[in-house]
Amino acid sequence: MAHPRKTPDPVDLPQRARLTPQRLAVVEAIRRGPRSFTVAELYDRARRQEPKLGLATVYRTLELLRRTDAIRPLAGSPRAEYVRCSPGHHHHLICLSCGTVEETELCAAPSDAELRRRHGFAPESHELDVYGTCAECRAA
Amino acid sequence: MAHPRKTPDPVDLPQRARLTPQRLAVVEAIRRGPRSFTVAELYDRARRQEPKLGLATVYRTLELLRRTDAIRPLAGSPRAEYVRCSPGHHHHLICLSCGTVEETELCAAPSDAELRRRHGFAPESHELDVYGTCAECRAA
DNA sequence: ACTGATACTGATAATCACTCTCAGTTACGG
DNA sequence: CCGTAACTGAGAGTGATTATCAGTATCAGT
Repeated sequence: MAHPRKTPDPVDLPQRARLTPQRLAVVEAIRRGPRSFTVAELYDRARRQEPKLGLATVYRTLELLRRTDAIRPLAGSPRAEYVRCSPGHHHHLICLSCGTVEETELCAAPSDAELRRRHGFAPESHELDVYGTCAECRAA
Repeated sequence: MAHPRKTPDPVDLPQRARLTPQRLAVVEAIRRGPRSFTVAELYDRARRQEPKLGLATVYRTLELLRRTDAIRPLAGSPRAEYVRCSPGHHHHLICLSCGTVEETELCAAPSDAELRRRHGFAPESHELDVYGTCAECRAA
């Protein structure tokens, strides 16, 4: 889980949203926790700060954060998992051995032109998840 | 990586598995149906051939097929969706307008060497889903 | 053909992740 | 302060998936 980051990832709420203690608790729990997490785990951690917190509020807050790309549901994994994301285009390296998720800015999706020519398809976005073994697990 | 395809997609069961009428019905329903489908849709169609078919059996068969990469859960879409896959490495083009899923052999994931150098990560596999607008919807 | 082991089955209950509802509460611009 | 729209927790509701279990089908060895 140890991946040096220079600046802590911003985890922001949308502009219109009110800053409530409940939302703060969720955001803090995300910020302080591991990069990837399940809703249940997050709920548990956020409740340590805000014991009355309701599960529905956690889902509501996650939805807000998803809209700002602060987090992203983790595709291809057991359900109910999210990853905390830094801003900007990036993809995920998922370790099959320990489950940690790393980000990479490396990206090599098929080019728009190629997709258009070969498939008549106009791409808007893409998701790339790479599975394998992380540095730590390879060392061990 | 890219395998051009002449023959219709094989939809095979694992070698050890018994070929029961129920499984046949599920496999046939997949083969004859659209490329992407929900479990509920599949269940309905398979029951036309095998009316006594149980839902649990459908799930069990889907799990078998998933293990052989004959189908794949569709990441990032509403739950309970699968895509029928051709053999060989490929990725999916998902139309945001009509929801159809197309396959492409175009693939440009970050190179193993690059991932290893930059992240110490040893990749084994990857998943790439491209979202956009398909040829038909662009025409309309 | 018999037989025991094992794989498979449908029905149903149980579990899970998530969503909805609603009455009460709160943040915050004015 | 105050009005109000946004937010809240609790819990019921929903839909997908998994687990359980007793009965059934198939297979390998005789």
